[in-house]
Amino acid sequence: MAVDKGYMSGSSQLLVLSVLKEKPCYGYELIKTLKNQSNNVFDMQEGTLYPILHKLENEGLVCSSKQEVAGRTRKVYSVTDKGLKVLEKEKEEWKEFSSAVNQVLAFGSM
Amino acid sequence: MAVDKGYMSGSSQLLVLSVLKEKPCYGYELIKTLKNQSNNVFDMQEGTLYPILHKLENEGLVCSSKQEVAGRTRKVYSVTDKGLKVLEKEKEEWKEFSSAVNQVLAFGSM
DNA sequence: TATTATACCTAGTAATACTAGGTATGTCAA
DNA sequence: TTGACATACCTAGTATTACTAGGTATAATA
Repeated sequence: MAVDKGYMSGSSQLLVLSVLKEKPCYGYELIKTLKNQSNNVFDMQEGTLYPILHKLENEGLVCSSKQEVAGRTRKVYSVTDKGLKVLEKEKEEWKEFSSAVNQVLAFGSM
Repeated sequence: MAVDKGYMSGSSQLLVLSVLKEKPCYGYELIKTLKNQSNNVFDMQEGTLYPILHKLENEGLVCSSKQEVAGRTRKVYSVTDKGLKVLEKEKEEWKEFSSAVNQVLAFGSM
């Protein structure tokens, strides 16, 4: 990551769900999309992403379908209805969390 | 925490430094201050805070002095010059990180 | 033909915060 | 007075998370 990796904790799943909501895609593609949408701030590693996708599918938050394209197998992931609900909840939590951090930082600048 | 604990990763040190910059305080007090300044969002556990303070002191980012008040021993922590520099750097990283998350979330809402 | 890009995967490691305890004193109500 | 709660410190072990560093395989390109 361009930013300290510690900040990623907890938000990776949120980011993955958000990208997949905008457009279903396969893992390799998702990494590039995430990088583009974040102005190169997020450079998620494959070793980070694939386990997340498997976990999300296990929990029924995303589903996948295999595609054969030019001799390559791709697993295209989409967000399920359940996943959309979780995404909305996590977005709320993110807002609450980031607002709280900003508030504490504001105190520290007085 | 009021928010999913995962989000805390990486930002706890930033929050602790920010609180101490505003006002030097001892551990037990810091937890209450952090809770107040965040509108009860951050309810940091002692088992989380004390190791962080020890690590920060080890790295020279804070320093402590013992105080005896009403039969109790308090260790009052202050941010060092080195700590202030690290705090500023971490604030920048936080801004970059949170902006990037918000940008990705905005894409997911289009 | 060798390198790079594509596309998937996992085992082991490091970092972080939490749980769940422990010690000890002061205060306040039953 | 005694038992509960708040104050104030601490640590060992655990869980979660993301990363490192590999592995497999095909297609394109230099």
